[in-house]
Amino acid sequence: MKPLPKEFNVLAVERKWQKLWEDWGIYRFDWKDYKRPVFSIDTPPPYPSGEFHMGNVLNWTYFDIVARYKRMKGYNVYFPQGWDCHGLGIEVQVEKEHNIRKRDLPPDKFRSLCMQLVEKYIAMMKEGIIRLGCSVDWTTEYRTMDPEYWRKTQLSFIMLYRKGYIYQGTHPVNWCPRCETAIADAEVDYEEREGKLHYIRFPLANGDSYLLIATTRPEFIPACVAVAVNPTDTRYIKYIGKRITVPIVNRTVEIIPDENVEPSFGTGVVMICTYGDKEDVRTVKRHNLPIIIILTENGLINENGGKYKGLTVEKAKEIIVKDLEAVGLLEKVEPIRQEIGVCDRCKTPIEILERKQWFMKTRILTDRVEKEANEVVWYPDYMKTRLIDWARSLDWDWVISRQRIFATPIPVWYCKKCGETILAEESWVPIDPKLEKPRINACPKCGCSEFVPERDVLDTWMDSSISCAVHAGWPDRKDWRRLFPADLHPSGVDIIRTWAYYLMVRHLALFNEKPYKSCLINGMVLGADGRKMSKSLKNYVATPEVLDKYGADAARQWAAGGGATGSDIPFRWPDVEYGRRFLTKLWNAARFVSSQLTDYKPGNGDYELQLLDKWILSKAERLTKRVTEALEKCQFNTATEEARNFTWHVFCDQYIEAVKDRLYKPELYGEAKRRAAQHTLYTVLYRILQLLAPITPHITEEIYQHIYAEYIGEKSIHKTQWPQVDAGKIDEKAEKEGELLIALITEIRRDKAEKRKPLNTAVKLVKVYGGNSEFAETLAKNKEDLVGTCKIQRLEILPEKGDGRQVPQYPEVSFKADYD
RNA sequence: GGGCCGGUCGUCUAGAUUGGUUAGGACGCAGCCCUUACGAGGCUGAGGUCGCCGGUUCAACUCCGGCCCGGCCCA
Repeated sequence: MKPLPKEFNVLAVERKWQKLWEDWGIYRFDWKDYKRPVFSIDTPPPYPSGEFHMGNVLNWTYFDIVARYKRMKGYNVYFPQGWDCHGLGIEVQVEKEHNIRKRDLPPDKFRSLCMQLVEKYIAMMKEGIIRLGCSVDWTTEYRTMDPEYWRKTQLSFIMLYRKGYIYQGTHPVNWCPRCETAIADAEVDYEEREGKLHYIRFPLANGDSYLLIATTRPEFIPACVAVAVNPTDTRYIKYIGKRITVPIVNRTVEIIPDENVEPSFGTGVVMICTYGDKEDVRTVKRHNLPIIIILTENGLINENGGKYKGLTVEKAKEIIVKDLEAVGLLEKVEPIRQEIGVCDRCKTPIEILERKQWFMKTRILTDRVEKEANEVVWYPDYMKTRLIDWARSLDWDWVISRQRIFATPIPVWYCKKCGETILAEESWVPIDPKLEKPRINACPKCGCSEFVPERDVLDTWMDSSISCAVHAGWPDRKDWRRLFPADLHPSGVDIIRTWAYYLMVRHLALFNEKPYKSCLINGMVLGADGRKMSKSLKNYVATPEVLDKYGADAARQWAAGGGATGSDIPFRWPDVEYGRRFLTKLWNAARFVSSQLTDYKPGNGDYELQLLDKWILSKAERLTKRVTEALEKCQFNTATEEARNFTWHVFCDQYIEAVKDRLYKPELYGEAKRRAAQHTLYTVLYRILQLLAPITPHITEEIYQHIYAEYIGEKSIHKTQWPQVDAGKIDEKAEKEGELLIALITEIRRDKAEKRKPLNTAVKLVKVYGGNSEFAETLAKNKEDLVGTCKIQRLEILPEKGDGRQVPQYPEVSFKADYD
C-alpha cells in the first residue's frame, strides 16, 4: 500500500471522477436486473433558465444523496434527467433577446429560436449537475420539446379527453395581456403596489340622491353590472333591491346584498364589474349577473367600452377619472396599498377575461388527492398539508390551453362546416394540427372535408406533470409499472402547489394511481442576510462561483448540513469553507492511515486488539446505526453532522493521537499490537468513507481508490455495499472503559495546554488517583496507550481518591503531573 | 384575513414526534502551541434565565392555551 500524496487538488480530483464515473457507466439503471429491488427517482426536469442556482444545488444534493445511499443499500436505482423546455419564460426571453414579438415571425421560425435558446441553457445547467457530482443516468436524458416527448403529452391528452376529464368552456380565466394568453392560478404571483382608491357618486335611479362607491378600478365602470352592499350594513339596507345609475354609461343596475362586501372597506358600497377581480367572478356567479367584457386579448378597451375603445387600461382609467371629475361625480381619491395579481413570467398585471378554453376537471379529484396525499410519505411530514390545503382552496378547474407558440400543440381540429371537434387518434401523434390535416376524409357528423386546426397549445405543466409515468417507460415499455409509482419525488417547498399537485391529479386521472410513494421537500435558499436569495436583493451567489472556489464536496456539505430537511437554509460562505476544511482534515487523516499501512495486508488476523481499538470499532458500529437511520428518514443534516464529528473529533483527535506511539514503536509494544492499530485504522477509515460516500462522493472515491479498491474489489466505492450494523462488534465494556482512558488522556493534554507546554512535552511523573479499584485496574491494564500518548516517563496508578487535577466526567478520578 | 413554518450563545443552526443529559455543533471572539497526518492546522477558553405570559407535571427548550415578532404560500 502506497502513502497518499500530500497534494490534494479538489477541483482536479472531482473532475477526474465525474468523467470516469460517466465513462464506466456505473450509475446506469440495469433494465435486465430483476434480482435487486428497484428504486426510482422522479427527478423534476428543471426549466432551462440557463442557471443551475443554489436552490437547485440544495434540491439535487438531497436526492443524489438518496440515490447513492440506496444504490449502496443494494437497490437498482433509476435516476433520470430531463428538461422541461416549453413555456412563457423562454418565449419572453427570446422576444427580449431578438427584440421582437412572437407574432412578428412565422410560428415555426419563432419556435426554432426558442429551441436554440433552450439548447444553450441546457448545456449550461447540465454542466452544473455534472459538476455537483450527481449520479444521474445520462442515457435517460430527454427534452419535453422533442416530438418524441410531446407525443406522450398528446397521448395523455387524448386519453383524458376520452375519459371525460377534458372539456372546452367559456369561463373567466386569468389572462396576461402582454403575453396574450390564459394562465393558471398557479402562474399568478401577487405583488403589493401603491394604488388609488376612487370615491365615485352613483346617482340613485329615482333621482333624489346618490351612493358613494369606492373602487381602485374606475376604468371598469362601463362593465359595471351591479352595486353591492353587505346585507348586515344598516347604513344601506334600505337601498337593497333599488336601482342605481352607473355614471358615464348611464345604465341602471340593481343594488344587491352580498355578504362578501367588507363594510369597512371604502364606503362599504362596491361596484361589481365583469371582471375587475376574482371576487367579481364569484359575485357574478352567485347572483347570475350579466357579463359585459370590455377588454381585448391584448388588454385594450373594446367596443363595449364605448368612447374609450382602443385605449389601454391605464389610459382609460386616466380619462374616465377626468370625465367623472368634469361632471362632478368624483368625490375624492386616496392612496391605498393593494395586492395585485401579476403574470409570474413577465410581471404584467393580469386581467380576467372570458374566452373559450380547454380545461381539465381537477376539482372532482380533490377528495382523492387528499386521500392519496395522506398515503404518501412526506419528508418532512407536515408538507403534506400544503398540498391538501392548496387542492382544497382551488375555485376553478385547471385551464390547460394557452395562446402561445412554444408548447405542445393540442391535437384537435374542428369541422369547418359544423364545428365538430375532431380528436387525433392515438396513432397519429406526435402531430401539429397547424401543419397537418386530420387523417380522415370527411367530418363524421356532416361529411364536410375541410377542417380548421386548433391553434391553442397546452400549458407547460401538461408536459411535466406526466413525468412519473414517462420516467417509468410509459407508454412504450410493457414493464413500465415496475418503476411506477416513483419511489421518490423531490421538490421545492414553493412548487408543491404546482408540481406535486399536477402530478397527482394527472396520474390519478390517467392511471387511477398515485404517481409517487414519497415526497422529499427542500426549503428555499436564503441569502446571507436571511432574506430569500435573489439578484435584486444583491445577496445572490452564483453556483459556479461556489464550485470553483471550494468544489462540489464542500458545497454538498453545505446543502446537506445547512439545516433540517424542508426548512429554508441561508447560503453562508463559512459553511462551505468548513466543508472544505473537513475535506482537508479527512485527506490528511487518510494520508496518515496510508502512511502507517505500507506493510499492512488486510485479512491477516494476527493482531491483538487493545482497549482503544475495541472502543473505536464499537463506536463506529453505533455511528453506522445513527447515520443509516438518519438517511432512511432523509435527515441529511443529522447524517452529515454525525459522520463529520466522528471523523474529526473521535477518529482524528482521540484515536489516531492515542495509537501513534504504538505504531511508531513496535519494538516497545510488540508487533501484534501495532498490527491491531493498523487493522483498526484500516477498518474505521473505510467505514467513515462509506458513510460519507453519498454526501461527499469525490473525496471518498479518491481515497478508496488509493487504499481500498484492490482489497475490496469493487470498481468504485459507490458500488460497495452499505455497511450492516454488526451487533457483535458493539462492546459496551470496551466503550465504557475506553471513555475513561480517553477522558484521562484529554485531561492531561488539557493540563499541558494550560501550562503552555507543547503537547509532546514529556511528563516526568504522573500520579493517577483512580478513586476506586475498578477504575484503577482499568487504567493499569491499558496504561500503554496512556503513557505513549501523553509521553509519560513514570506512571503511578493508585486505587484511592486523591487531590490534584480532576477529570470532569469522572469526579472521583484525579491526577498530579510533574514536568520537571 | 386563511394555511403552514419558525423565534435557542454576537451570528447561523441541532435538539421538540417519545418531558429528566452539564442545551450540541459551526462561524466569529480571546488565549496558547512549529506536535515525525494536517498552520488551508492543532489545543484551550469565554459566551445561552431556549420570544413573552399562563397552565399541566415531582420535573418543561420540549406538552397545552394565549399573546408578541418574523418567514413562506395563498386570498
